[in-house]
Amino acid sequence: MARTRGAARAGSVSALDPLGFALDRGSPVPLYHQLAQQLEAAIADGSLAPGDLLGNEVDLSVRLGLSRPTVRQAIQSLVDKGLLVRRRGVGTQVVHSQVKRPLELSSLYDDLEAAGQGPTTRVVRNERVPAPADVAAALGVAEGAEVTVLERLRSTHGQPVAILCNYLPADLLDLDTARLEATGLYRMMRAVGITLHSAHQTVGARRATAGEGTRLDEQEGAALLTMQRTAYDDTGRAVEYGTHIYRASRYAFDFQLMVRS
Amino acid sequence: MARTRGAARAGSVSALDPLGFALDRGSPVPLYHQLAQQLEAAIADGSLAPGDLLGNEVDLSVRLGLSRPTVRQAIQSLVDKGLLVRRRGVGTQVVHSQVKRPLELSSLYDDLEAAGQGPTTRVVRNERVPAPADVAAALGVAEGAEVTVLERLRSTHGQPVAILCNYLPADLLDLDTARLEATGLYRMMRAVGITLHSAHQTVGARRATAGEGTRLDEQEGAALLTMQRTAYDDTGRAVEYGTHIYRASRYAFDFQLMVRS
DNA sequence: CAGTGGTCTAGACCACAGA
DNA sequence: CTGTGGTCTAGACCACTGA
Repeated sequence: MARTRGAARAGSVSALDPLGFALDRGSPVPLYHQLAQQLEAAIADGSLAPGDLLGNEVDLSVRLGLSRPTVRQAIQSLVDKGLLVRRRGVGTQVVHSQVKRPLELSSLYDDLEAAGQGPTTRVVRNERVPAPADVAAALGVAEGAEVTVLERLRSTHGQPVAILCNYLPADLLDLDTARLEATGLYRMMRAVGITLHSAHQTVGARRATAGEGTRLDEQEGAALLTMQRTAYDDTGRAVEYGTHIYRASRYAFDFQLMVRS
Repeated sequence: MARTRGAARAGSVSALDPLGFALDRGSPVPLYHQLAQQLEAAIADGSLAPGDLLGNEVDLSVRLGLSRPTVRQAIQSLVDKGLLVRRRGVGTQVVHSQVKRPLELSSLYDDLEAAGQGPTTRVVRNERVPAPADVAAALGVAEGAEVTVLERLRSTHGQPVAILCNYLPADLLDLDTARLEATGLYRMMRAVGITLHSAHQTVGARRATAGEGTRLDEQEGAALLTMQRTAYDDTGRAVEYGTHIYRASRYAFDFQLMVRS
């Protein structure tokens, strides 16, 4: 349990003395956020190494010319991101082994956003239909209410990777096929003020039917990854429900879980 | 966009006037947490219905005898949980459609914790070995360092469901096989002060080999769900790395994603 | 014991939403 | 315009850690 780092910084209690923090009070960006961003950058570029102590909050606030609650708010946001750890009686230090990418909803954003960015997405179907029972239940609308059904084929390097089938409440937004292929569903939703907030996913596996094999360029019986998702905006409204099928030989879900304390 | 609820409460701006909030200043539980718990309970039992406004924060703090920052801290924790939505200029309201279960790390906890609770887990292997290269890399220890290797067979209703293979740094804790089957890995980690914080997972699919088929009571070539995970404690230390194989016919991952703003 | 983060207060001004 | 949440301040005391 010997600590091999930390003692070498003679005369300096904190690891970030030499760092220049520039806070712009005229900026519309909140001070706590400016500080958080600069701390995060210092961690990213190695100025603050894993295990380094930040120095106590009171000193920090005095040196930065901020109040302690503001400094705490900045630190807290990084703690929430998993970059820092607080220990009462000890101090705040940089987490020992950073998790590279905090891409929580990555697969979700990928699925919704990606379009023409390397992976290409072809819209196979885009129409409005009365909601079947399962879709209506998932979206929380009346059975038979008008929903948009979207079917897309996702490819990378000219190879098909996935078949994506999505349903959205029809009154949510208009989905022009050309814009959809160019912009991506996620950005079109952002553009009309819909903020994705959470999603419920079920991931399973099964073997390909003959038809799926043909469309995905796989043998019948090949292993497929399946995913069903219902996505909600920040008011808790269901805004998307879909079933996705991926070629297991070319795709895997990769994600980060965080414990909600 | 007609609002069919809310106007009926004559003479009351807020939905929680009739609610009795009991704050105990002598309790070791922080005031903001007491308030958050009681608000959450009110939402859970329907006293606060989806869409209800909470009433403005200043009034609330006066009526509760708390400062506004304290009330805000309580509200913020529920916003983070996805139970409330804040809208500047409008107010704070209960989210429209609650997500039933916020079981973020469910599969992780299930995998680590479950033991004798319906699903049974038999420890097939439990020994200490020098870390192979891939395991050493995942756990952030030196290649050849001593690690505990754990292989378990998970069953429900007498049917095998999954083969779980895990590696842990050997100095982390002692894993008595009997206690492991009775208590579960997760609880044994809690008991020695390890707090799980985050995990990185990769989920894929493939077809079963002949040997896997035999052990899982499936045909050779059956669809399998595969999962690799590295779990970290709150200091960022890797505490577990494992490869799990599930029968796709009897198991699917079911989880909730939250956007980290 | 001294030092740290954890909690809390009582104000202040600003930015944005909606009538 | 009024009302809301968003941000910020300058203090205070407590609980825990580790020497």
